Amino acid sequence: MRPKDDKKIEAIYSATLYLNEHLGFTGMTMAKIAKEAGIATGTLYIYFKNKNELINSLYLYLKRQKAKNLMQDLSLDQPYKILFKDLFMRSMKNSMADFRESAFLEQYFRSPFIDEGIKTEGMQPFLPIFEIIEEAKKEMILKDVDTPYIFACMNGLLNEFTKSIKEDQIQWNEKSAETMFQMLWDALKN
Amino acid sequence: MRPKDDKKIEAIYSATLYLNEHLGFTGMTMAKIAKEAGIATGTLYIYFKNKNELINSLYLYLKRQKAKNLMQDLSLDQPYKILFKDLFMRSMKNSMADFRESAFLEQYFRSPFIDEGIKTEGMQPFLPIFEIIEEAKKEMILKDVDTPYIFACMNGLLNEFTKSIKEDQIQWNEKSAETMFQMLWDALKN
DNA sequence: TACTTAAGTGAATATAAATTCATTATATTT
DNA sequence: AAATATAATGAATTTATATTCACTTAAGTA
Repeated sequence: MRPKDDKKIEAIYSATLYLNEHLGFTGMTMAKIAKEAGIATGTLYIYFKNKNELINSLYLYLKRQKAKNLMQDLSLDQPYKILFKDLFMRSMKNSMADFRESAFLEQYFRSPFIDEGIKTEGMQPFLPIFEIIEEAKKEMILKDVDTPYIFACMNGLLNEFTKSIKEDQIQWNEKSAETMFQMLWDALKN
Repeated sequence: MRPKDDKKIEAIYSATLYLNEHLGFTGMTMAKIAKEAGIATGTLYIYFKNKNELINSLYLYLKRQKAKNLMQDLSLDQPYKILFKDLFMRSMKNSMADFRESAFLEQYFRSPFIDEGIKTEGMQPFLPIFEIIEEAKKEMILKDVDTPYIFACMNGLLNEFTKSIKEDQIQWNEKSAETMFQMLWDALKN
């Protein structure tokens, strides 16, 4: 029997991201996704039960990829400031490498399209970050505030800086990265 | 001749925000908006040429309202830290008063649905904020970084804190507001 | 090489939503 | 009070998109 072609899933994901960025949700039709991915409309339904499942699946895939990029080979035995700078740079670089991904995640993160279970599942890979924050608080490096404040602060700045760079209001280079991280660190540090 | 009913526009806006929050973009159909607003489908087209114009119009309306809430009766002759706290509190309170509005703005701000001209127009009312930032930088109160960094920082934290509160990860009270502002101020201050 | 099984196709179908329009209702004017 | 002009209606129409399915193609197997 003929096997499924793993490259097709990647092509479908990529096409979906592309269309989401350029045409927004309503422009992202199954027919266009198929065309962009270079396959027939019906083939989409071999790989994904329906549009909703495609979106949920892509969401989870991106979340996991993001977490992997963030934590792979992360060395925990360095001063916290350096560690957080590392996390900041990884996160920004990941967004820079493909704006489409963060645009997609941003748009769907709180939308009704993503099932609650998938949202929860997408959170799991990031739990280690929570632990790092907890420890840094214990050691009085970070402000003594509940972790959600820290987390919101990191996400808020990461998101907004990414968007500003995308819209050419801020540059992306060594120096600007330093500036951005300094602002973030001042917000977080004790 | 029979006049148009101004209250209908408000009802339409309100219905649109309601549906956007609960059903997302695709659930927000013209028929449902009409029903929720208590009018006939066709009546929508008397007030707005089409769905796109309705969304653009609501976007601009919310932007202007937000700017008004932010700056009305704002006293500029107080220490910058107090001034920024004032702006922070106004902005947060505005979001708290109606989550639907910030959800809508957040979702459509960078979407292809909002015409570029409308985006530009929606920016205008906020220009005074830029001036305040410029002055505070001159007086060495804020960090000596380009204004877009400051702006991004303010927006990023405001957005993310709002969302976290909505999802019950952060409380909204006097004390938490103080914590959030302290983080923002540390990020901005020189 | 023929056979089997699932992948792949894309036109046809079903479904859903935007928009129109013939008709009715109502506020204003003469 | 009749005339007029526009608001309001909602079923009918148009348009758009998701999904299906009868058929074709290709990979693996006997």
